[in-house]
Order: sequence, then structure tokens, then C-alpha cells
Amino acid sequence: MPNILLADDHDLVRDTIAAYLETVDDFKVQTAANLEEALELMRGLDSIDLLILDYHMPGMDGLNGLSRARQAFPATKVALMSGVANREVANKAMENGANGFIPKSLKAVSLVNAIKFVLSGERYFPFDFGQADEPVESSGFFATLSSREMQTLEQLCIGLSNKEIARNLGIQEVTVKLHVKNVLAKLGVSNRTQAALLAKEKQLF
Amino acid sequence: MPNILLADDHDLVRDTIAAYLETVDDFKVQTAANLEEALELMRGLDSIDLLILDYHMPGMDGLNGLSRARQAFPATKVALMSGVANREVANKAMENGANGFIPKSLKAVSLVNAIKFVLSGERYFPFDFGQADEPVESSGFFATLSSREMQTLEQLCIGLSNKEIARNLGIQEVTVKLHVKNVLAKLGVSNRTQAALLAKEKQLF
DNA sequence: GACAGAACTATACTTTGGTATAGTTGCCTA
DNA sequence: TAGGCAACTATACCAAAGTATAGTTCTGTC
Repeated sequence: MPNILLADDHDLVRDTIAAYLETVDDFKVQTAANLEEALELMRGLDSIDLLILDYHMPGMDGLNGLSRARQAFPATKVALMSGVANREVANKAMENGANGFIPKSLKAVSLVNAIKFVLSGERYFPFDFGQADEPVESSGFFATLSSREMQTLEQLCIGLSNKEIARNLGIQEVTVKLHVKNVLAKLGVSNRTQAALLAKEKQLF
Repeated sequence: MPNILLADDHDLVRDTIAAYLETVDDFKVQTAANLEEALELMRGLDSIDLLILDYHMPGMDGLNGLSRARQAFPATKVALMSGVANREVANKAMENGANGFIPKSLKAVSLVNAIKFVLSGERYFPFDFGQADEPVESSGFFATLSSREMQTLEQLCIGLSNKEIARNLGIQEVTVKLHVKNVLAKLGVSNRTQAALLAKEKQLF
């Protein structure tokens, strides 16, 4: 019987998925509410076959949590799960060695199949999760942002100044101003604070 | 046997919660992926006892979706469910006549109890989900803000300029700058964007 | 090979944001 | 009634943000 460890800070989501998996197939599912708890649990009993990590969860720190888990338990397969992550995050997760990426928009039956697929040694990635083109990117206006503009917006969301952003991205301050201006125009807002607030509200970062 | 209609655009969340409810208790659960689908389904068979709506879901448009559902089917109880909504949204939902508010951080067993509670005619609101008018400890620094500074911070959180804030509060722009400066100092941040982000993160507005 | 889009830089400018200092008013309390 | 505090105003100054225009480089596409 495959051992699965599901880590998600939403109790409701976690418990129901766990219960579903146990009733529907031959899985043994254990759960944790954050990354630390998950790793601690695994140190006790190293017989976990698949670790499923929620992307937004205490301790994750973006994709660092994924890397930490992989380094600590190289033998265990790790899948990232998220309800809001975009294609970029999903791709990076796979590049960072995740064995699978599970959007929460997945159908329940598909989840079971995906888990079996990963457990049999394959790497799972939902094929319809944002093709190379940019047609169905995240809600509306954000889709039209170029990659640099997206990076700029991300820094905006930490409240950084143009100068700091320039340093972080390794470009000139004027260029940052350009990107910021474009972001404001594309999002239809009138200053950086509104841009940051909007992005946060849409759960982009 | 109570009839429940669960509307959530995340297939995985929806299906597992539905499956969980059906196995764990005597519920009949039907599902929909968005508001339109849910309303359409209810028009066919008007025997739904409880409608559970995800706050972030196509067609919801904030709390308008809730109002639409209530107007269309006054006899049906409606609960709002959300994984990210803050206290403000939750309170407004209840003010708008929701029979319950279900945070996704709820434990699975609690969900069942909440549903039974609502079905028996009560209105459910998780008690630990931030009380309404409580002055609260406001986690640290916010406590030290004077009332004007608090008002200023509130406007900051909509991304307004000093000039706009001055107009809204009926004072001079210089005075607003004074308040803003004090707010930044008291919160220990270096610009208005960070102040707004921090306040939002602490769920103050 | 022409063309379009992105990312980038430069110069120049206006507006907004943030700091500093100094002073007035009204309220509350020791 | 003196002192402290919150709120407010004024002037002034510098830094940061945002706009406008123009041009370079690179990449990928028709």
C-alpha cells in the first residue's frame, strides 16, 4: 500500500482530499499543516512514497520548500500542489525536480491517476495547464505583461523602490521606471501602490 | 436526506469535499463549477436545502453572486466558502444575508457540524474568525497609531495620493504628509506601498 | 532581408512623496 | 493653570516616482 504524505495548511482541503484518496483507492494518507511538520513527520518514519506539498503554505517560501524537501529526502517523490500558481511557477517547480505538479482545478479522478503515474516513476504535468502560447494566462490584464514587467511587479509587491528593483534585476533605474509605467498602464491603475495591492488581491505573488 | 449543492471552480476541492460529505454523513451532494451552472441546476430541481458558494468562482463578482442566488431562491439557505477572504468580506457576506461563512481553514469535521447547524435554521460564523468591532491588539505597532493616522493608513490601503486623501479627510495636503510620515515611522516601513501591504497582510482593512 | 516586439539606455522634465522645522489651537488631566 | 498631546498649518527642500521622446540591440517571424 503506497504511503502518501499530504501537506496543506487548509484543514478542510487537506482532510477531504486525504479522506477521498483513502476511500477511493488503496492509499495510506498522512497529513501535515506546514512544511516543518511534514519534514518532522518524515524524519520519524522514512517510508513515505509520495510527498504532496501545497505551494502556499507556511514554510514553503516559494520553491525553496520544495528544494529543502528534496534534499532532505532524495528517495521520496515530491509533488507540488497549488490552486493559484501560474504556468511559470509550475514550470520552475518541474525544473527544480518536482515529480509532479497538481493544480487544484484538477478533477478528483485525475488526481488519483496522477498519483499512480508519479508512484510508478513518471513525472506528471497537466498537459492543458497553459500551453506555450499565452491565451489563458491568469485573470485578464496580467496576461499581457511581459516577463520583465512581471518581475518588476513582483518587486513592487514587496514595496521596493525603483532603485532597489534596478539593483535586484541588474538593470538601470530608468529602465525600471519604464517597466513600472507599462505595468501601471496595463493594469489600469495610477500608481505603484495600487498595482501592488491589485496583484496581491489577485493572489499573484 | 438533506440536499446540498456545492459550487466551486476547483474540481479537486469540490469533488473531494462532496465525496467526503456523502461518505461521512447522510447528505446528498450535487456540484457545480460556477454560479451560472449552480443557478441553472437549481431551476431544474428546486429541492436544494443548502447552497455552498465559493467566493472566488466565475460569476460571483464579489458578493453580488451571493445576492443573486438569494434573490433567485429565497427559500434556500446559502453559505459562502473561501480560502482567502478576510474578516471584512466575511462580515459583509453575513450582512448580505448569508446563512453561513465557511473558511477553507476549517477542519473537515467542523464543516459537517457547521452544515448541520445551518440546516437546522441557525446562522454559522466561525467564532475565531476575527470579531466585528473588537478594538483588538492589532498586532503591535498598529495600536500606537492615532485616529487620524489610522484614517490616513486606511486611505493608503486603497492606493490614494496625498492630495486625494487630503480631499477625503477635509484637511491640507501637508497635514496628510505629516500623518503619512508618522505612520511609516510607527510601522517601521520605508514607504507608503509597504505600509499598505503590511496593513492588508494584517487584515486591518 | 524586412519587420515587429522585448528589453534596454539616455536625456529631460513635472509631479508626488517624504523630511525638517516651526508655530497655532483645542482638549484633557495632574 | 500648566503641561502634554493630537491635530493642524506653513514654508522650504530634496528624493523618488512617473511621463515623454528617441534611439540601440537582439530575437524570432513572415
